[in-house]
Amino acid sequence: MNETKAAKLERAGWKLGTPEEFLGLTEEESALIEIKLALARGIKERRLSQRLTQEELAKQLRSSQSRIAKMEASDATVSMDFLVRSFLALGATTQEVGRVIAQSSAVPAA
Amino acid sequence: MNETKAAKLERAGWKLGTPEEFLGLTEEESALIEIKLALARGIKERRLSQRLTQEELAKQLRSSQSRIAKMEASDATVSMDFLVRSFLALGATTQEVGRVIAQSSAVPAA
DNA sequence: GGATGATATGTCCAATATGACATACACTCC
DNA sequence: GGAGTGTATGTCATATTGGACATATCATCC
Repeated sequence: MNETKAAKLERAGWKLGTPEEFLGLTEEESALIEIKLALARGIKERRLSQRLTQEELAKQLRSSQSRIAKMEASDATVSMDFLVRSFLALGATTQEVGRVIAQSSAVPAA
Repeated sequence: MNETKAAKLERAGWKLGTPEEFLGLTEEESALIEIKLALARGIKERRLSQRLTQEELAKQLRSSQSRIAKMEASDATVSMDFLVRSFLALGATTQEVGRVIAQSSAVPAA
């Protein structure tokens, strides 16, 4: 990994510098970010496994390719509503959505 | 029950009449609504069990009492982001958030 | 039946998220 | 190296969501 997690998030528009540094984020703030990252990953996975293009998924959601790209890149302007709607549109059940969120904070092996 | 589920949702601002009736909502649409309802219930439960007023919770979230009331009433103008932030602020873990969402579509005993 | 405290509902306008579009980038094939 | 296909990124205008405030409703107590 040649880019820190914080750097990736900042590139995606998350304001980490203010008012507390990454490690200083409150529990809720970082948990929410983790949830969104997990959903974004899950969406991309599902989309690819169904061999859909961003364009095709966008059409299903009456959205646009650029918005899907931003969603998968965890852009800060993408709402949780949109993430969940997308996940469901890709055929996920609420159980699956719940599972992805529940596991979002699981610490990956270093 | 003297008020139908559809009536409650419409009162909360969900547009059910258009373009499909309640029972005609797509899977995703109704799943998303169920998720929000479940989160709202969970939030109210947690708040009450901690003996917090809406005013106090609002302060924690830098929001306002009216917004909390609307959230607990599943008002259509309340985002999922706000629901999840609130749930987390009340001390819930991502595991709990995930569990509530996963169970949101469980059919209750009639 | 007034006072107090908590919650609900409605309306402002400010902030944020959205779809659309243009365009840049990356990859493959020829 | 051009064409074709898919993805990333930036910017608009419009729509949705936000906090704040006023006011209404509802209990409970005296």
